[in-house]
Order: sequence, then C-alpha cells, then structure tokens
Amino acid sequence: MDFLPTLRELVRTYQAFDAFSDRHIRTLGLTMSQFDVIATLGNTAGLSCRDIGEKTLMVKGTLTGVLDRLEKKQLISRTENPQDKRSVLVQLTPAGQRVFAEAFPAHLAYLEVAFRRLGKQRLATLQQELAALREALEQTDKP
Amino acid sequence: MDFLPTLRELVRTYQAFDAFSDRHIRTLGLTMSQFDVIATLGNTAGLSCRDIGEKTLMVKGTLTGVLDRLEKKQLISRTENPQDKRSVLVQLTPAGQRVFAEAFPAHLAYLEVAFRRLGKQRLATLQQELAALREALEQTDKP
DNA sequence: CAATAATAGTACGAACGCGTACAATATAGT
DNA sequence: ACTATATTGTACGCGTTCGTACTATTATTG
Repeated sequence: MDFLPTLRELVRTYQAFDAFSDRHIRTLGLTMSQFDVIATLGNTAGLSCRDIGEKTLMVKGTLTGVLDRLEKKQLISRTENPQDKRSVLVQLTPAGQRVFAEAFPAHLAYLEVAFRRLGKQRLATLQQELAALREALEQTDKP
Repeated sequence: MDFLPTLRELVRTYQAFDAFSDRHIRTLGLTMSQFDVIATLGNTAGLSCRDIGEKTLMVKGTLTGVLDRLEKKQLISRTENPQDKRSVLVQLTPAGQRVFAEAFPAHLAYLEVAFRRLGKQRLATLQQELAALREALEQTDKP
C-alpha cells in the first residue's frame, strides 16, 4: 500500500498547477477551458468540435457549452461545413485572434517561470515517470 | 518553452488517474468526492467541515453540497457541536460505516493493481519530482 | 464590557465535466 | 437504391468546483 503518498502528491501537484494557471488566465477574463479552446484554434483555419475535443481532452458535451460562451463573447464563430453538414467549422473571430495573440504567449511566459525552476533534467524525468504511470493506468483497464 | 510536454503529460496522467479511479467508485454508487469524504470520516469519531475540507482539499462551499447528498443517502449525519455552536459534527451513520468498511479496502486494492506496475523505485522518483514541481509552483506565487 | 474582527457553515450563481438521449447527416452492406 | 450502422453536434440532468455574500457564533481588543 505504499503508493498512497505518490497518489496524494499527484493530486496535490495537479491541483497546484491548476490553481496557478487559473489565477493568471482569469486576469484575462477567460476560464481555463475557454483559453484551451482559443489556444487550440490559434494558427489554424478552423476546426471541428471533434478536433477541438481531441486536442483539449474535453468531451463533446462539455465543449458545446464552452463554445456557446465563447460565441457569446464573440471570440469564435460557428459556421456550417459544406463538406459534411453534420459538422461545424469553429474559427477565431478577429477579436478572438487578438486575444490569442496576446494571451497565449503571455500565459506561456507565466508558466515558464515556475517550470523552469525544475531544470531540464528534472522536467524530463518527471515527464517520463508520469507517462509510465499513465500507461500503467491505461493498461490495467484494458484486459 | 520545453516544459510543455511535461505539462501535457501532467494533465493527461491526472486525467487518466481520475477516470480510472472514478470508473470503480461509480460501481459502488458513489462519486469521487463522496468517497473521499467517507474515506476521511472512516475510523474517526466525527469531524468538522473544516477538518474534512482540509483533508480532502475541498473548499467549504463545495463540501456543503457533497454532504447534503451524502446525508440524503443516509451515509452521514450532521449534529451540532456543543463546544462551538458554529461548527457541525459530521459522522458516518451505521450504513456509512458499512460502505466505508467495504468500499475503502476494495478501492485501494483496485488502485494498487495499477500503481504496482511502476515498482517502488519509480513511484518514489515520481513522488519526489511531483513534489519539486508543486513547490516550484507554490514558490512562484508567493513573492 | 462593548465594539470589532475572525471563524464555521450555508446559500447562490456561473462554469465545468460527464453520461445519456436525440436529430441530422454520412457511410456501409446488401 | 435502401436499409442498417456510425458519426457529429446539441440538449439535458446530476454532481462538482469555485468565488462571493450572508448568518450565526466565538475571540479579541480597546
């Protein structure tokens, strides 16, 4: 049973990251999910909900609401996709592109200050061990 | 900017853990938060909301709703604390204790299968690196 | 001792997050 | 071509999460 400290640390660290990131994003008038969508749409010609969901790890049901609120803020637009009338083309509006151009680099810089404290080596180790845990979790489900 | 892969892995791994844990807990008719509260109350003579919040990392506003639903399921009781009439003594009911006695060991065993795949050494490393990141995040906020 | 500040919970609104059900459209299989 | 199946997005309900405001009580302090 001595995985419990690691489990607790995973939860605590994720929560610390989430709070840290959130604190900055809110100063920009966005939520994390909204920022995530804008960051995903930046430098693209538009994506479907399915694509956005895959990249942001949101399920489609969640995405609908987030897009609704972004649309109300006039940061994104939804247009019909002529190739496939089931799907929707989601794009940044000019205002959305301005937010992206400003908020995205600012947020990366903000995060980098914290992450850089660890140093390249420790970041690499952490990534590797996290991936190992994730694979263990995913593999344990399968069979 | 090469902390991004580590950041992504943190999010993915946490999400994988969350989904993995949740899948099992739901089969017991509980949510993660509800389980968390029951696990915290197990083997105690009752705790205040404040105590529970500290251990589960929930803010009090969140806790109220979770406790409401546990009370409706008759798994916990809320009684007045005579020493301090502001605070409330939250305890497991007999039914709650039965759920604790059954669900808690079962869930630990379920989690252990996945975590054991990593081995003691890697778990220790992961815990250590996570803690380092958390401290970096917390320190970056302070000044 | 009275005024003020701190603390414990609850109430409430906004936004997620997930699962399920659903309508519209596309793709396969026959 | 025609039906069965799959995919895309939305609708909706339940539960969580957070922040803010509020009530009731306890501590502090002038």
